[in-house]
Order: sequence, then structure tokens, then C-alpha cells
Amino acid sequence: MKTLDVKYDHIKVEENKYDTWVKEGYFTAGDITKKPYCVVLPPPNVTGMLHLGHAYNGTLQDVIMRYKRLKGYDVLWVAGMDHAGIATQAKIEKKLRDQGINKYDIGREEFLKVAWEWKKEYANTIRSQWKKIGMSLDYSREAFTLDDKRNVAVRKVFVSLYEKGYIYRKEKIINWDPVLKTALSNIEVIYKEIEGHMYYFRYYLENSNDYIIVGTTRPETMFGDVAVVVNPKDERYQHLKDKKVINPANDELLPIIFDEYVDIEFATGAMKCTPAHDPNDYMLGEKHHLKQIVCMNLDATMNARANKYEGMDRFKCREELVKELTNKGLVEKIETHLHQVGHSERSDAIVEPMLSKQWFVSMKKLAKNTLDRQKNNKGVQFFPARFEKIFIQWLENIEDWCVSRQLWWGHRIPAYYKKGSDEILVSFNPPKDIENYVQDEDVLDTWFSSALWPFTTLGWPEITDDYKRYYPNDLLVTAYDIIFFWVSRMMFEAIEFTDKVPFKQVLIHGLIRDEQGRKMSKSLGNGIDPMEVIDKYGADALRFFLATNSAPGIDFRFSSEKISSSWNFINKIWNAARFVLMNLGADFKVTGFDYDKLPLMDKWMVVRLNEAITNIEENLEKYEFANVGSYLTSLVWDNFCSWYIEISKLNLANDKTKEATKQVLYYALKAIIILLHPFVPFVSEELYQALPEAKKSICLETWPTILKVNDSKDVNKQMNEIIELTTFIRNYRNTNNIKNKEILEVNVEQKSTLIGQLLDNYATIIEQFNHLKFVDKKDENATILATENANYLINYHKDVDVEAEIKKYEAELEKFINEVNRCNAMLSNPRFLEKAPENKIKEEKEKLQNYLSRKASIEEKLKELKQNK
RNA sequence: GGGUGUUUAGCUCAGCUGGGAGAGCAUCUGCCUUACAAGCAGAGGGUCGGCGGUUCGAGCCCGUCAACACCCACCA
Repeated sequence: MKTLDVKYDHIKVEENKYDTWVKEGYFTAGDITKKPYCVVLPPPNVTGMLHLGHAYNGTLQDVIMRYKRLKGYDVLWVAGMDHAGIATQAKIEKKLRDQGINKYDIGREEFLKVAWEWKKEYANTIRSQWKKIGMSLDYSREAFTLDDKRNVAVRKVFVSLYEKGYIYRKEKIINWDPVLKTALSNIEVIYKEIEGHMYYFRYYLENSNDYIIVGTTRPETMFGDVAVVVNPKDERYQHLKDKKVINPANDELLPIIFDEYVDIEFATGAMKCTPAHDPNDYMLGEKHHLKQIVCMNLDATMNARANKYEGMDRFKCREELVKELTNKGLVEKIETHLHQVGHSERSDAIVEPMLSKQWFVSMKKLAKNTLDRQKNNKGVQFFPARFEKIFIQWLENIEDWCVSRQLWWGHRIPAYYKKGSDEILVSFNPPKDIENYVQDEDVLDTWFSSALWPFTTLGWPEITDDYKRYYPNDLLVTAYDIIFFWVSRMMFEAIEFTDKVPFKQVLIHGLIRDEQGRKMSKSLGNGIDPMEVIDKYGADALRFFLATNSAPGIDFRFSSEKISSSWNFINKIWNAARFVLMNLGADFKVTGFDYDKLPLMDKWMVVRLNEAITNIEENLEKYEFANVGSYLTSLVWDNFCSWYIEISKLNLANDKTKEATKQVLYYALKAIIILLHPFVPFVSEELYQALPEAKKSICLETWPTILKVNDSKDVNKQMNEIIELTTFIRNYRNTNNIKNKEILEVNVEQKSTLIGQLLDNYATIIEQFNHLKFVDKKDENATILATENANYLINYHKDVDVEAEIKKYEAELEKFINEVNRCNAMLSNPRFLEKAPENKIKEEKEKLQNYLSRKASIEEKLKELKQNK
């Protein structure tokens, strides 16, 4: 049994606990005598340190994991990390660049060596951060999205999808990141509103002085133009049938194409068509069998198509071309124009839509399979439910997924091209005559491997014991910003390859913002390092803040003030525990107690605890952690500390009640510590180990159970009577400046047998607690407190200001008159009596009686006061 | 152009299936009462964004408007 320091010091408390937990195997799953419960951690990217969002996500899960362990489950929380292809490669390239190294100089193999070193370093950092947060992960099953086991699964899935016809390779318009020089999927493009220009150019008709005006926001792509398109219904352009116009940029002749796609109202209603640099133009091009002319290089400089602009950056080219055409008198006008421009999620470069040959996953059928399940109630249960709608809508409008990336850091695509032939071999293993083939240089989108995470972490494609036991996962916890990237892809892959949904439930949480409510971002520099917060306030305070200050699915603000409040709360428990332990004494034995023989106050503590356990459990099951937080706070702070401990001081001083109270203090403290453990694992372990007869660790404990009692209603009622009287007395002392040492005389007019019992048994303790004395005499100037069950007449009237007293009572009277009126209005409404549920009516009737009796008491008192005047 | 969320006390936010508005911080008053002054006791403070509707009864349900935030979408 450890003893507690006088002061709560989070640094000391949080030291040296985690390693023991891990070493003892408390987080290692596999006890097959228990029911399994499995969650896989959303693997953080090995790009760097964990941020506050990771701490939030990890805390929510850890709360659930620790709760489930206490509830007796065999909990598996799989640790793992994500290779984060683009993000990590970008960082490594930058690091190399800073050292003056170009990745092409060292080549793919050397580059990958550097990358694995990088991964090793950051993996260690991340593990040390998990440790500081206290995340109870199973490291024995730790996985990495790019390790050998996961590679086997990725190859198997790729080949299988290819063989089933879901994967194809095709030249299409894709989103090209010219900085990282790779293709991107649609959702890796972030659209931002940018003030650009709409340029209007004159396109002269062939052999004519007549011209039409064509608007564009991207003049540099004119070198890839193959037509001008107008709407067939547009009367302005009927005369252009079979005509050709001259491209102002390169004097080439462009046919006029008629297509309904063009919006007559927009700009001039005449649109240039660049099939190789715009998805809509591409579609038009396919339809009208137009050429596809790429006019840029992979780094977004212009290619030979741009003639003298070859080698120039696209935006510089735009500028120069506009200048040139202005000089030639071909510019009609230039307007500023707000539009959405796609940026690369990782490099922030303006994405170039570009014709390129890439690998795609055909999504329609896979999405449909997922939707069928979800809509037939065989899908996953979303918390909060509204995210299901978002998920469904996205799947219903899904486009094919571009999965090839022109990177080195990732799963290399298992496709082999036969030299000197068009033959493509897609196979799990390289062909035997590999010398006759060249493997595809590209790697797969990171999310291709992440999408398999719920089952590859459990050993799939092998049907392992883990897979059989822990799949499907019970829950996934993630932020709403990666529903599309991750949740939906896990869904369709799981359904396709395991014929099961990957997890039964998904808990979607919001994002954490800075103190001003802004999104945390690198560019704003407003990111908060969770490790700094932990140093200052402790992981427990951070965790309690994160878990209990957020509503499901809604963003919330970081608040150092609230973390500080969390710290204070922990400090409160710390001190309460010190008080209890000090009073139990060194020779305390846990003997339990006979509830029926307990004094009222001790019974009340047991009853409060029962109610708290029920409420906390219910809310944990619904992932309503904010509710759990307020129950815990009021249980500990109000019930346990402010009332029970304070009253227990009297019971502890009395030999008759001492022993039972000690037992209940121990019982309540232990239960509270365990209830708190999921949120504050470190300090709860410290406090737990200071308890008499503690096990080796709180991790071996079980969730507190409810003690069956049948008098909880009476217990609450009686204790509430004491609380009401006490609060009134305190208020009375306060407003009349009466010190505690001055004993107040109080006469009680009983209105119920309950009060009789209460006074018979606990008069002395109530007297001591409130520094008062119950007397028989009734002073005519007494102040009156009317409760539902009694009138308390306080015989203290020195320096009574009769006028002030009258005013006070009149105010009080008005309050009760209003209440009586309210009840009467309700109860005299025939429709209320007719339609409201019976118990509601009964409740209101009881209230009315109570208010009437309180009102009568006050009226009586007022009458007396006025007579005395 | 669609869609979602938010709007509650001075500030930051809870309020679960409709049945008398809550917390933390801040404010005011009084306390160093030996678990805790990072604390204790008491108090004040809100026509729950506006309007309309459903209901015996609305912060909660429906409609509408407003402000703010976010997501999706190929208008050159």
C-alpha cells in the first residue's frame, strides 16, 4: 500500500506507470475466457509528431477501451501507423533538398532506405507520445500499413480486384500535383475560392473580319485547344455552322462544335475546348471525337505545343500570352472573376487537370454493394446518426478512384509490362521470366492499404485466430473529415473481401480548434502540442478535458481554462482520497457493511453511487462523454466531497457510527476511483494503489456494481430535507452575519412522519452539522423555512428590521403564489387532465399541495410581522 | 447550385425519446472551518437568434427568415 503525497503533482503521478502496465501485459489481448472487444487505432501518419487531434481521438478510444476492460471484456486495441505515401515522401524530399540532395540523384532504392530510417525515427516518437497520453494499446500486434504482412494483403487485393474487373488502367483526366509530380484522387484536391480573371479573346473566323468572343480563366491552356463549343440553341451563333475560327494563341484553325452542355447565359456562351486539361472538355472531346493535346510538362511548365513559351511556368505563360494578345488587339476585355481552384491537399500546389494514364478502381458496383447493406440495416451504426446520410450521399455520387501515385514510398503496383509488347501482367508474384518484364514504377494510394486496415491488422488474408476472434471490429473512432477517405473505403473493401462490414459501430467526432475557434493549421501557426499541455497540466487533466468537453460529432475549442478546471477536479479527488485514507487508519480492514443498518448519510452515499453508476454506464454506452463528465463531477464534488465527507466527519467522531462510515467511505472512494479510471488512468492508479487491500493495479479491477436497496426513495427524501435545511441555515447566517459558533434555536413543526423519523434518529447530528439547537419554544418573530415536510422556525431576531423582513417574505410569498397559480392553471385545464399522462397529473397535484402549505406558512408569518409593526 | 451543423447566463459550452433552464470560468458577499485558499459557504445573472405553427404543454417537433461555420458539385 502506497501513501499519497500531500500535494497532487501530475508529473510525479504520471511517471513510471505506463511501462509497468505494458510489461504486465494489461493491454495485451487474448484472454479467451472473456468476450472479445476489438478496435483498431486509426493509424497516425509517420510524417511527424502527434497533434491535439490525435490526442483527442486517442483519448476517446482509450476511455472506451479501459471501460470495456473493467466491464470484463477481452479488449484488443490494435496499435499501428500509416506510411502516408504522399505526405511522408514530400517531407523526406524536403529534408533531402535541404541537404542539397535531389531524389533522382540517389535513386529509388537509396531513397527508400532514407524513408525507412525516417519511419523508424518517427515511429519511436509516436510510441513515446502514445505512452504519455496513456493509450492502452496492444503493441504485440502493432502493424504498419507498408510492412511485409500488409504488402501481401495489398497485392492480393489488387490482383483480385483486377481479375474481377474492378481495376483498370486508362488514360483519363486526372488531378496532377505538379510539385509532387503525382496523380491525386478527387478527394485529395481541396477547392479554394480564388479571385482570378475571366479573359475574353477574339477568335476570328477563318478568312473573315468577323470574330466571336470566347471567355476563359486559363489562357495558357489555349495551346491545347481543339475546338470552340457553343449551344445549338444559341441564336447568336447559328451562322457558325461548319465554320472554323482561329485560335489567337497559335493561329491554328478550330472547328465550331455544337453541344447542349454549353450554358448560353454564362460568359459569351462560346467556350474553348481543351480535352487534355479539363474534365468537362475531356467529356466533350470523347463525345465529339476530338484530339487530346497535352500542352504542359509534368512540372506544369509549358511543352513544345506552346511554341516560344516552351519551358515557361504555366502562370508566367498566362501572363505573357495575355500581354502578347493584348498587343495584337485580340483581347476584348478582362474581368476579375471569383472561382474555385483545386489545390493539392499535401503540397498546396494548384492542381493541373491533365490527361494521364493511371490505374483506377471502378467504384459503381462496389459502392452499390455497400449501399445495399447499409440501407438494409446490415451496415454500420453511426454515432451520431446523421453521419450515415453523409456517407450514403457520397457513395451514391462516387467517381472511379485513381489509385496510382507517381511516388516511391508506398506499395508498388504489382503490374508487369512485357518488354516490346502491349502485354500487361497483373500478378501477386513477379513473373518467372522477370527479365522480360518491367514492373510498373508507380505505387498505390496510401488509402488503398489503409482501407484494408480492420482485417489486415488481424492477419488477413490468412484466417488467423485473431481474425476469427476479433473480426469484425466492434467500433471505429474517427473524425468526420476522413469519412470519405477512410471509412467508406474500409466499408467496400471489407464487404468485398470479408463479406462483412469492418466494424459494427462508428463513432464520429469533431475537430479541435484553437482558443479563438479557428482551425489549427501550420500556416496559422496556431497548433497546440499536446505534449506541452501534458507537461503543464498532466495527461489526466488533458484527457478529462478532451473527453468530457465535447458533444459527439461537433467541433470544440481548446481551452486552457477548462484544462485547468480539470486539473482542479483531479486535485479535489486527490484531497478527498487523502482525507479518507487518513481516517481509515493503518489498521483498516475491508469488512463491508450491512446496508440496512447504516445511518442515513451513509445509505445516501450508497444510493447516490448506485444512481451514478447507472447513469455513467448508460452514457458511456452511447458515447455521451460530456454527460458522463457532469455525472462524475457532481458525484465527486457535490455528493461525495461537499455532503458525504463533511457529514462523515461527525459520524467518524462518534464511536457508534465510526466503523460503518469508514467502510462506506472506503467503498465509495474505491468505486469513484474505478469510475474515473477510464478518463484519468494515471491518477486513478496512484490513488487506487494507496487503498487498503488493493490489487497490483487498477487495470485488474472490475467495474463497480450496484448494491440492491429498496429504500432509496426515502433515503433521498430525508437527505434532501437535511440539505434543504442546511442550505437555508447557511444562507440565513450569511445574510444576517451570524457566525457558526453562535448556536441558532430552531423549532420544528412537523408535517409528515418522515420528519418524525428523521428527528428521532438524526436530530443530534443535524444540530451539530448546522450549529443549531432544536427547541420546543416558538418565537413569534422567528424566521420561517417551509419545506414540503416541515416548517422550521428560527428563533433569532436580534436587530430585526421588520420592514426588510416583510419585504423578504412578500417576495417569497409572490414566488409561491406564482407557483400555485401555475399548478392551478394546469390542473384546471380540462384538456390537460384529459390528455396528460397520469403520473404527470399526480405529480402536479402533489406539487400544488406542497406550494399551498408553504404559501400558508409564509402568509402566517407575514401576518405576525405586520401585527408586530 | 445542393447539403449539414451552429445560434442557450458576461465568456466557453452541456441540455439524451417535449413535462418547471444547467456546468465551468467570470461577478458579488462572507470565510485561512487541520482533505483541498488550485479551497469552503452563500448570492446575483437567461422573454433558450426572429417570426409563425403543431400540442394540454416547446430550448427540444414542423415551417420560415437571419447570422456564422463547414462539406459536396465540372460552369468555361
